[in-house]
Amino acid sequence: MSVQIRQDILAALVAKRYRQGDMLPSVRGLASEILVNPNTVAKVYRDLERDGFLEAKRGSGMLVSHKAESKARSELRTNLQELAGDLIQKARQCGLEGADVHTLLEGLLLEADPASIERSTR
Amino acid sequence: MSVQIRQDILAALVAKRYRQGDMLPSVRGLASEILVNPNTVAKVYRDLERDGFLEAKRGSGMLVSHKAESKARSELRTNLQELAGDLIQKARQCGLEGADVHTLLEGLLLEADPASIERSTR
DNA sequence: ATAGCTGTACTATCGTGCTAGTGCAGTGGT
DNA sequence: ACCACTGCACTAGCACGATAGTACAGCTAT
Repeated sequence: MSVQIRQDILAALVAKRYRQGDMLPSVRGLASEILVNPNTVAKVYRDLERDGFLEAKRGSGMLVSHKAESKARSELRTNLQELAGDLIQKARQCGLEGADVHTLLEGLLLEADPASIERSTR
Repeated sequence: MSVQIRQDILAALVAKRYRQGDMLPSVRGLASEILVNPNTVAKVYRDLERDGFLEAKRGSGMLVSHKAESKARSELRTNLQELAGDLIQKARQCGLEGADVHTLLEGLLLEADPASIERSTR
């Protein structure tokens, strides 16, 4: 859950739904909104501050730092690479190798995301 | 851990390292080999029997059923599709859409698996 | 000042998955 | 018959993450 919340916040940063200088939702507000314990949100915020995404303004809220967006983009991209690595490993376990992996994955991606081929062939 | 063990066994089935009629390693044998508690392996075996991959031969071992390989291939492929779905979702969270997702993923896949491009361009 | 918000800190509880240990029933080679 | 193996079942403990509840320190608008 903590991981999920962190990823959602990073995604919001990348999508510029929160920008430098903005305040994030309060610990209690976000917690009640997503039906999660305040402690869980508080831990995420604390970690995000430790990692330089946020600046804690005691009494007013969590401030989005100036490096937040680029750092978020970087972290999400790293996550993507790890996921891609797992995907390839699993595909290998399926008995595929090299180009076979690549072609199968291409098929799976289109299958899981039909819209992408619509747009890419438009 | 249980998930990992299950996946490894399914992969071995797909790779024909175990075939119909073969006996799997004993619960205690596999457990000591991969440094895991026998109960964990036993649970995996029990689940695999419930799902029709194996047939428990009390006293002698776990027998690979005749549907095992095709079922394993099917399950691993389903896992792949789910992983691909997650990947696409995360890529979207990165701010990408449609064809952008597709081209980025292609790059990531080659990046994470350089060998695949070697083989595919050979 | 004060009331109401903010993040932070702490302990306790619960659920889950893995570990640890023991025992039992069934099979097969000797 | 016997013994070593097999899977299976059960209880207890530990680690980890999330929950629950409370309390404290700092800011801000009224």
